[in-house]
Amino acid sequence: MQIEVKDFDIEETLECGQCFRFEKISNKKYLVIAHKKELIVEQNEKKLIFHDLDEAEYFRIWENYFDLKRDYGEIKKILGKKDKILKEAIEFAGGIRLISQDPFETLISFIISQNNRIPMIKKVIRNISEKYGDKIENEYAFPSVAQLKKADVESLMECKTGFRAKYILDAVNRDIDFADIKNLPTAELRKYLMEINGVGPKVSDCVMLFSFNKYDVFPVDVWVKRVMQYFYFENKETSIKNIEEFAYEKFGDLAGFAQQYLFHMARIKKIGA
DNA sequence: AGCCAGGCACCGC
DNA sequence: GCGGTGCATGGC
Repeated sequence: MQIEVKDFDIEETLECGQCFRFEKISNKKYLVIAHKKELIVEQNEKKLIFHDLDEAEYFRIWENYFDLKRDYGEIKKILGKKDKILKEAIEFAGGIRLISQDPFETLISFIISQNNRIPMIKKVIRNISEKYGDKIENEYAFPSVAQLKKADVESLMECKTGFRAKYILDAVNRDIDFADIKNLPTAELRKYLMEINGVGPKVSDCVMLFSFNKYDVFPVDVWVKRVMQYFYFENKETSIKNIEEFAYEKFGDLAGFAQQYLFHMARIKKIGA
């Protein structure tokens, strides 16, 4: 099936670092694995084409996954008025949408992301899926909590998790009720997630933003730190805490969207690097 | 060869 | 509460 989209770009949305389970097939054509399904999706201008997909499954999974119901025109309008810098970031990659992913997969993925590079993160997640997850059609789904309970440090290290193996096991063994904690306010959810060994401010913010629809967070990683210092702090060394507070104050409920636009621009333009 | 990566725990102060 | 250091692994 195919639909018409606006304020959406498949490449920007997938390649902006929020998700890891996709492969580029050709220009604007991707294989995506999520919610125990695999999908080939391609974009041609305003047309978004889903291969071998019926409507029911589109509405059950992918409409929500790609956040296609939200009016990003309105969000961009509000953020664009904040200042010139954000306006530039939005014009630079106005087709980014915040993907709504599975919380457990997102938690483990961003534990793996720490002190790591995106191609390596993708490889480790693929290794874990192939070892513990179910085969879908051609690809492997990310394992459930129950499936990952079969793992130990040694077998995870074989997936190249490195020092993060013990963190993954701690996350798995807490038997988190994701449906339940979803209702917690942002601050409480953050505190709860940070009790997990290997989960700090950055990882918990990413999990909240990319899988719990908490848009009032502002994950600060090396890139966001650089781009914020560069534009808002006269290129001077600034603590993550100060950057967070500045962002909450300035961007409010839309901080998460602002973060994605800024992160993407920083990385592509290599600002501060 | 050594440095560093979508950070974090752990340690000193 | 702050700032410094080690960490598995692989690409450059």
